[in-house]
Amino acid sequence: MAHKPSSIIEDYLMEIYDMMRAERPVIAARLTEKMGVTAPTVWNTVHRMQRDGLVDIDASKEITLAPSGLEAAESIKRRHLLTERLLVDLLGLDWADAHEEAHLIEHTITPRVEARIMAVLGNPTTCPHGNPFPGLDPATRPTTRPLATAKAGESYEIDGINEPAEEDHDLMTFYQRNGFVPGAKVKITDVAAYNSTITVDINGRSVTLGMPAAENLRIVVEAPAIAPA
Amino acid sequence: MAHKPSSIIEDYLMEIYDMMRAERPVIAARLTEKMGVTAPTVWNTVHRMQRDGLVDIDASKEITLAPSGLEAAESIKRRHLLTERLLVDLLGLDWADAHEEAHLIEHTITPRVEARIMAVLGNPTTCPHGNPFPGLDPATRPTTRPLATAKAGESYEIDGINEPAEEDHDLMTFYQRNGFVPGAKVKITDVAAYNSTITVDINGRSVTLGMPAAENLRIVVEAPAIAPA
DNA sequence: AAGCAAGATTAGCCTAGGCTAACATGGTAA
DNA sequence: TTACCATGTTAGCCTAGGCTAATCTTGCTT
Repeated sequence: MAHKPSSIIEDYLMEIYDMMRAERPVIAARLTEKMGVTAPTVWNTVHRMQRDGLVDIDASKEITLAPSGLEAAESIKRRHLLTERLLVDLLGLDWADAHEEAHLIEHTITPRVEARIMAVLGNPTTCPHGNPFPGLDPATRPTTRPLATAKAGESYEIDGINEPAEEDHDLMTFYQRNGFVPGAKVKITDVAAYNSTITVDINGRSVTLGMPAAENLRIVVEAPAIAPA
Repeated sequence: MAHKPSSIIEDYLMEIYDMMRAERPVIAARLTEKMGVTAPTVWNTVHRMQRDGLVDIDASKEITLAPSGLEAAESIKRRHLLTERLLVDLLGLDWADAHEEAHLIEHTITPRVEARIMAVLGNPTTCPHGNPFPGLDPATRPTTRPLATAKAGESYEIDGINEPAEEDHDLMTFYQRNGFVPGAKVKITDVAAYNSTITVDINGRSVTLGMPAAENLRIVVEAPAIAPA
């Protein structure tokens, strides 16, 4: 456990955690793209993390979270999601700005403050963009798939925005302005594969989404087997 | 103006700001005590601040805030006080813990989030411990003096806790448990100079304070000339 | 088999922010 | 006067987290 990782290390941990959860292979090159620093810097940092027992690096250079790294990753992920909720639900910050601002604040949330936010918000289970807290029983989560794979004529409920898309501020603003938020209902009116667009009715208006926007919107396919705690 | 100072530099700026406002001479040795680092480290850091135009150092080694340093100091001070209010008023965090937690979070509050907190809290003018935001018209503040100088038999209202005392967690807990919070009413029942104690009635109970506790509690001597904005 | 692209790695340098050890300076008290 | 104390200062070292430039490795694809 040692002492708390630095903000930088927490950023790496959360990114590795997200990539692992999305079942994308975690290699230094992928982190280089995400972290906005150069390859030697990532290499250095990841090896410090290995030295400190946070990650393992196998023979094929794949990076995985060690037990203490997983624990730290879940902690920072939880604080991130909770900070987003604080910003949106309590402070009324713009839904599209929350991710960015939470990314700054999350590192400074102690267990004491985390407990207070949890209590005041009534133990939320997802962030404002629909992404679940770590450690939740998957049975309490709906089955989802990307809006991009939806069939024309069907109606769906929005589950949430994929994690990587939260970083794209313009895309988030597009979602927000058109009402693509968790819980919203959409009806697919046209799937134009040849054009890589999909058109839906939402809030009584017709909106056409391109591929990236449709790939990163999750729709509910099946309600959760068990009611969320 | 350049770019945002680091958390460390913001800490120095706020400390220098507080010392200047308390009209205590700001020299490196005083900062060394407050910052919890060694003298050469302070020396180094203060000279970096001078290089960056944040402070001036005169021939007698006295440190003063340069214009851009003052601006940055007022900004971080404001964010500190506002974060304390957020923690106490919105999240219900312990009054005695707020200073410590705010000290971590304050550096990550952007103007965007600062504006939201301000709006949600209805433009507060003091922190939960009674200390006013920078830049307020002094005429809107009551005249105060330390409880230690109060006369037996008189009744007063608590204005607040002196800034340096906010760092003393045990003392803050003592204040909190006994109800010495801004707005509370006290009646001085005994001033025992020979014993360095002062005894007051508060909330129907009798409490005896030692010198440090009585020095750091401000009482209202005269109401503000103008109603606070 | 040759070549290219992706990825990993090494060497060398930088700044901020820490440290210890040693020394310099100036004023006050014995 | 001397000695001490507070304060400032220099030198030298360290880690985290950055960088550039150059090189090595490996797995495809032609």
